[in-house]
Amino acid sequence: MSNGGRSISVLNVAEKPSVAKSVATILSRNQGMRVREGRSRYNKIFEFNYSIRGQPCRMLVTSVTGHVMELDFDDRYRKWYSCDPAALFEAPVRKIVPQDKLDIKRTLEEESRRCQWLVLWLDCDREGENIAFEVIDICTAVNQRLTIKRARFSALIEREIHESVQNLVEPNQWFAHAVDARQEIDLRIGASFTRFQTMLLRDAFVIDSVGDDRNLVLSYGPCQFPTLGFVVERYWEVQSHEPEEFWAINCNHRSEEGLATFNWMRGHLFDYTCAVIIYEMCIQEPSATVTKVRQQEKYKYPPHPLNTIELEKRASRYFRMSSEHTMKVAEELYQAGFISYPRTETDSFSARTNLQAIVQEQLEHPVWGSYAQQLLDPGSGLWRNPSNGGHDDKAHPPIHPTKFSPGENNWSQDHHKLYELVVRHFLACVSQPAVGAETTVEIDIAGEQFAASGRVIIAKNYLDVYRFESWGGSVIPTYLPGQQFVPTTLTLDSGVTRPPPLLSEADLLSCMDKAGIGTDATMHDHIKKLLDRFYVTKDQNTRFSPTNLGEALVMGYDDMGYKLWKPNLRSMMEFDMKAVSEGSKSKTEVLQTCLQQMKACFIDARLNKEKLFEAMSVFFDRSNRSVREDQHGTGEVVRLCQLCNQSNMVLKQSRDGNFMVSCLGYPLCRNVVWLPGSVSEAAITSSVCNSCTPRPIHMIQFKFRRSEIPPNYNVDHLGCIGGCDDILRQLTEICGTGSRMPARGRGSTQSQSTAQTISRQQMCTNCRQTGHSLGDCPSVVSAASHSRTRRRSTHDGEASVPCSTCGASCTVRTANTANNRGRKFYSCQAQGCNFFVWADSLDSGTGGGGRRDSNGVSSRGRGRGSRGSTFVSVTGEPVTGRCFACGDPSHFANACPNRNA
DNA sequence: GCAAGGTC
Repeated sequence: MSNGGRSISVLNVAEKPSVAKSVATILSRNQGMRVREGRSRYNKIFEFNYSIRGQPCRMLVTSVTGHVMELDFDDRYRKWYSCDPAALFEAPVRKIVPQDKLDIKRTLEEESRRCQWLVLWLDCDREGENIAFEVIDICTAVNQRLTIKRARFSALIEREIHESVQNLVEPNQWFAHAVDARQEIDLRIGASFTRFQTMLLRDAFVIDSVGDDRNLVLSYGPCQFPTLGFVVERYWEVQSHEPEEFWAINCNHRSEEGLATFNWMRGHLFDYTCAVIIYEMCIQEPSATVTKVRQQEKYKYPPHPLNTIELEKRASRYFRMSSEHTMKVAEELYQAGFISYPRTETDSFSARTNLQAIVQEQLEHPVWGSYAQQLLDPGSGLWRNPSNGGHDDKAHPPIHPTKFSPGENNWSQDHHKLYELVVRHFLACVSQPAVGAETTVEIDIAGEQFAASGRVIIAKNYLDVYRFESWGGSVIPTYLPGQQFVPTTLTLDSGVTRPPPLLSEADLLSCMDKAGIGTDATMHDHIKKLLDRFYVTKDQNTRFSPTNLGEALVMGYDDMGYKLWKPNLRSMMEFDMKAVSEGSKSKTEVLQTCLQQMKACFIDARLNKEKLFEAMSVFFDRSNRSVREDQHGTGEVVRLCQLCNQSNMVLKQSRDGNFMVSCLGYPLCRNVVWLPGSVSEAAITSSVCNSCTPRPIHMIQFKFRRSEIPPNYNVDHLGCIGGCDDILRQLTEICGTGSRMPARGRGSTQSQSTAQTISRQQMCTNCRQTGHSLGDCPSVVSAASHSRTRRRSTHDGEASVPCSTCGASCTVRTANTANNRGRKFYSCQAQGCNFFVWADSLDSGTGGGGRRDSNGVSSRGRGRGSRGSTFVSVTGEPVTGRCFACGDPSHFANACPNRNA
């Protein structure tokens, strides 16, 4: 290695300026180091002398800022209308240095010209290895005689760095290839699908919810779409939840020492009769016997050391800060030297970290300084070595404070909050867990088991400093085994199951983390992208709902049968990338198979684009141009329009193949009857219906697609649209229609014509068909089991009754649970409001102010036998059951006026 | 105008 003692020049390149500085400081031992500017203002050059395995070296240490190059298509394919999007799966691509990286490139060129060696100090992960090859490409282009070496290090600490420079290795081509493949796949899939769906849908619909929709980009990406999928999936779960009533026996015992609440160990039962029988047994023999008293010491452990995802989740939970904003503030705190590098997967400290020194720095803080003092006092016993979260990216330590600050003048509230979180989290990590004494008492009443528990906190420990967490505890009276007592109350209470909550930002990050969508440094970007693209909205509680646009896109691909919105695609790609990085698959092989599959998928999606149209039509109006183009032929007359009484209604087929009978008075009259989606042919006959009026209403000869209707229906059918035809109605219900319903509530509807408003009033407000009203709607009466139908009917739901909790509107739906199958109920559509009421309880009420009172006990009591006077509590008071939510005995929880309070 | 990944 020696060249006769002559010094050689070595260009060292790190991934970011901070690493260049650390490496230079460590290697130079901070002696004789010179700093000079490079072409780029962020990336300085450090110079000093060093010796590698006896070879004297003039070391130049500089940096890049992440990737220097990006992948893009050749110019010919860059313009959106330059080619068929499918061609983007094969179009030539190349790596280019973007404008804002040109000065970094120039520094590398200039410095490498006069060096003999190039040592790569990029982060030791796949992306880092790929950046290393970008640097190699740039440097060897101007100096082909460079000797190229890779430094492998797992932490920026002295021993590691010195060891690594004395044991330089070869760069890992496999790692870099894995990233090359990832980049190319992301680009080709992203660009092709984005162009395809944007060009297809943007002009075809009035996407009024986004303001000016002319420049709208409907992007598709292998990370953003699965993220959207998580939001939509949960939203659907909430929408399709059908509340189910359940029953529980609760027992209270008040003594001189206080109150104990005993919970039924069966939890709750959905079978009312069964619950009543057990309850009656308890009431008849109400004496309770203590069967078990257990006392245990319990611990609540401090969190693991902080990594990026956890920082984002906690800042969202504790401060409602968006993950994107959190990372911006964290970056600023890092740049100013107050916290360590904020983009890290690592959640365990290396054994070599001097944790005490980090605590030491915080001693003078006015609020938590005294806690830090206690931590360092061996006598306090508060210290505990931090737990190991099991993740290590081998590049950065967990996020921790690096400099003391009582708060800086130029800090915003959020800087204060985030710094405080990082410090308190660190102090908590090196603290003992909280200790509690838990008492559990089990009793037996007539063979039924009940349990109560209480907790006393013995030592708060880390909870003293980690104010964001708490550990509730309540004291219960003392009980002895074998002791007997008579409960103060023993009640049969009702409750209803609730839907899961919408996804919070913390939930969403967890979903992404679990499925491997994005990296710690990019997850917040994907979430922000969904907001920027108008695919999702976030409410004040950081909970996400899809917009009509976001839901329509997912629905469209879902209806095609594609799981493009599921995380599987990314997981498969990730699996392949791993194979490439391990050398078990070649980059070419992975690119070839993956792109081939994705292209087939793309072609197929394009063939099935009607599914996207249909889904979009659920939420958005077709733009005028498209609608007119879409309906060809003037059609034959079926009847006189019963809405405007002026024009005829004619049979038409839309471009996407669906049949309808619509008024020729359009756009003044928008009366339309959509026919089942399973109709393949429809022709007007000269026969006239005998029962429907005003005559004549011509019968239509239908042909249905066999595969789309149940076996007990005929493919051929002579039908009538006047309202008498049950078969037509049933098939409409089963198959759905090709109808295009206007956007619901969220967007502006002010531009609708008067004619449309009038015609809407005469349609069924549930399914938008004419010929029947809401009460007779076939899709309400049946329990729709087909998920898409059900989803649609949810969206279709028109304001039917005002919600008595929040004043918004309720839609009518049908329960599909064991006890209430087929029973209609109204549920509130407002976000966050879970109000619902059974429709039959409204029917039986006297209307007006009497409605709410009749929701509960009385109407159900009539239905199932009188329940009101059967039970008597042990204290002699009559028990009729009570509301699970507020305790009021006048109603049950499903009718509770305060249930959302 | 399109992706996701680095980082400032």
